[in-house]
Amino acid sequence: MKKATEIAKPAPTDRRVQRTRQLLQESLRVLILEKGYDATTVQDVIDRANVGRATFYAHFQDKEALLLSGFEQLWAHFEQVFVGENAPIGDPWHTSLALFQHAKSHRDLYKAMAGKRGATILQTHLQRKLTALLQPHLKSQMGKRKKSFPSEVLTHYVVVSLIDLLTWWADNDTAYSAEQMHSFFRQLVQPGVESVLM
Amino acid sequence: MKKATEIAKPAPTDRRVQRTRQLLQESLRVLILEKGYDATTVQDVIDRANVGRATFYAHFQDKEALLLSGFEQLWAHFEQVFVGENAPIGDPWHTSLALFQHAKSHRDLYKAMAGKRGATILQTHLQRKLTALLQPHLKSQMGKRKKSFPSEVLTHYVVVSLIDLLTWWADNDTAYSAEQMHSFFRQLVQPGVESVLM
DNA sequence: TATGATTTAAAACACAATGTTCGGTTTTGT
DNA sequence: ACAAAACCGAACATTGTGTTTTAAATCATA
Repeated sequence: MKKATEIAKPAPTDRRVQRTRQLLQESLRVLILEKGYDATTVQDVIDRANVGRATFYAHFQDKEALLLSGFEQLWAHFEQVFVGENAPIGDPWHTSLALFQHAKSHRDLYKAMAGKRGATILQTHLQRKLTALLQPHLKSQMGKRKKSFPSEVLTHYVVVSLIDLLTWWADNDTAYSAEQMHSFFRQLVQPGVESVLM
Repeated sequence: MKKATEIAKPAPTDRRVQRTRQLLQESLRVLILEKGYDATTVQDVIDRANVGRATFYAHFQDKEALLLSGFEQLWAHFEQVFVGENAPIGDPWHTSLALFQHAKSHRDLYKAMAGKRGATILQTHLQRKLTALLQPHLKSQMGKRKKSFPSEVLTHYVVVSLIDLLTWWADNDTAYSAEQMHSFFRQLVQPGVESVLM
């Protein structure tokens, strides 16, 4: 029987395991950029990673689980950086800048994760994450004002606008800087949001 | 040998064929609403439609072709209605209203086609259609003003904002009327767009 | 209503991808 | 050096796709 009394580091966990997981994640990422998520088969992934079929399924339930593990990792890193520079949590305009900057320094990851060659599931996930982040802030702003506007619509609009610009940026290899993209977002979205919040 | 000299109506085309195609389209639509496009198999479709497997593939290349045929039909109908009321082509705000109204009177079709249970391909298609519709207008508006702003970004933003609101409306069974949704779109998007066009 | 052409259903088939199982090998920690 | 853990690769069952074949149903027309 295993005692699960350890809290911080539950097990020494072989480096091998971590290495294999990373190999698979990286393999999938590259293949997504090459041929898209849907067209990528489990066989493709394990071939490129030089990993046995049984091993793959020992690590991940399926292709989707592999994808999600990579996304969660990336998002965790973003949140860590984000709260590190103690920005006002929930403020759309700070979040926008931080997100574009983070995307800039992890271009290929974002391209595979948020881009059109990636999976739809991920965009849904990203949407959930961002909604959870911005929802409370927008809702409270909403409550203060007299003008009535459905906050669900507002939140949805802000979130998807941001995601759309982000994925557009990831997909098209434009020369725009993170700061420029952030500025575009602000110019386009902020006026409407503020008019609703008045 | 068949002579293809006839122009208007190339053939009397049995009613049977049309009926079968419609049966399959309707079958797919219902199944999409029930279990989503991805989870729906060709077998499901032909079972519900009481159509033979070979017959299916005699009519459509694959599941996706069936889906697209339904979409093209719906879109053609929209354009027909739209130009019928000779609205200013390309104007985002007129398009928005027409689209929401059309969606209102074909709720289930839009739910299956534009909703999240539908296929990603369709949203991409819709995006292309709308871009083709709005692009020229926005571009020309852009050219007149002195402020510089990438018109590709502007068009992309307007189009996806509209689509996002539309699919949100189709997915969530809200009580908002077509006119209300149109008004939301205008309130949120127009201020930003006009600020950019100044 | 008889006849020939078209459309269809149903079953059989080859193929591709998924996820599981199992025997044997390599790697790792001690 | 040795045992445990992790791994590889092959075989397998299963599910879905798209094609082919055969025979029955339907239709147009005389």
